[in-house]
Amino acid sequence: MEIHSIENMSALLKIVGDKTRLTILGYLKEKELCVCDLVDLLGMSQPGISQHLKKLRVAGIIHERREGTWAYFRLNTELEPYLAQIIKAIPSQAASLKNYEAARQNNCCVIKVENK
Amino acid sequence: MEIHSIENMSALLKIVGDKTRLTILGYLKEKELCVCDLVDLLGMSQPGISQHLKKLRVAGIIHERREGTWAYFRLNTELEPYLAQIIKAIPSQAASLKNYEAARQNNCCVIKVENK
DNA sequence: TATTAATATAATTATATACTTATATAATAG
DNA sequence: CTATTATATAAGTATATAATTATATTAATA
Repeated sequence: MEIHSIENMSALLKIVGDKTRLTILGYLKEKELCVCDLVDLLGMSQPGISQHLKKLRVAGIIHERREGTWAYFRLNTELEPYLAQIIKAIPSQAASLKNYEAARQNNCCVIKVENK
Repeated sequence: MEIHSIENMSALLKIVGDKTRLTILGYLKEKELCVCDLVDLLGMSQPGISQHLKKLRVAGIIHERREGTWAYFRLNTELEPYLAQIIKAIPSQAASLKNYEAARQNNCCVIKVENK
């Protein structure tokens, strides 16, 4: 499928047009995060987050990095202009992320990362 | 609703993320068109086109101009950057439009416009 | 090797939405 | 005023999709 075909654009816009995925992208704008962080941040089921991340990954909007059983996701920084502009327009989730990191009770994927 | 809230972005991206509406926007990038033109160009029912145009209009993506029973639609040229970039990325429908105008059998809204 | 932990996939359900046909509205022509 | 034309709205239907719970997979660890 051509990059800028109507079909491809429609598919990509549908993927980024979901509230949950926009929020995920808002967080990933701040930093690379793992599935368990996003589960807590979004307050939804792990399979739900996993399915959203898969769609974003297959679409090439985010990249995955594996470390043991952990899966870390980050933004693809080489998106086409119209997608880059969408990411840019997403309101910052920095405050929410900071609050989460300060208050976190769990140690999901944290220890491994810090000791790395 | 704030312009760049997640909710608002999601609503707008869903509106532009539809194949039919992207195609309509691709045509409107070329020139102002009336409902009957778009019905022929898209090859779908008049109510279908009308419903799509209403969504685009209510969202502020296109503007309407009334002339008698005809309704002409054109792009809003003052869209936020991320929406403007999306419009820019839509493949040109110029060839298809030119072909339609050359071959048109109907005279839907044409005579009035030319005599105006 | 068995258990635990992190993530992914499958199956299901509920909601949203993009069409269609039928009908209503509104403006012009006769 | 009546008929016609262009467009809008209503109602109904089929498909897509976002969520959940249940289960599978995979890697680390006891």
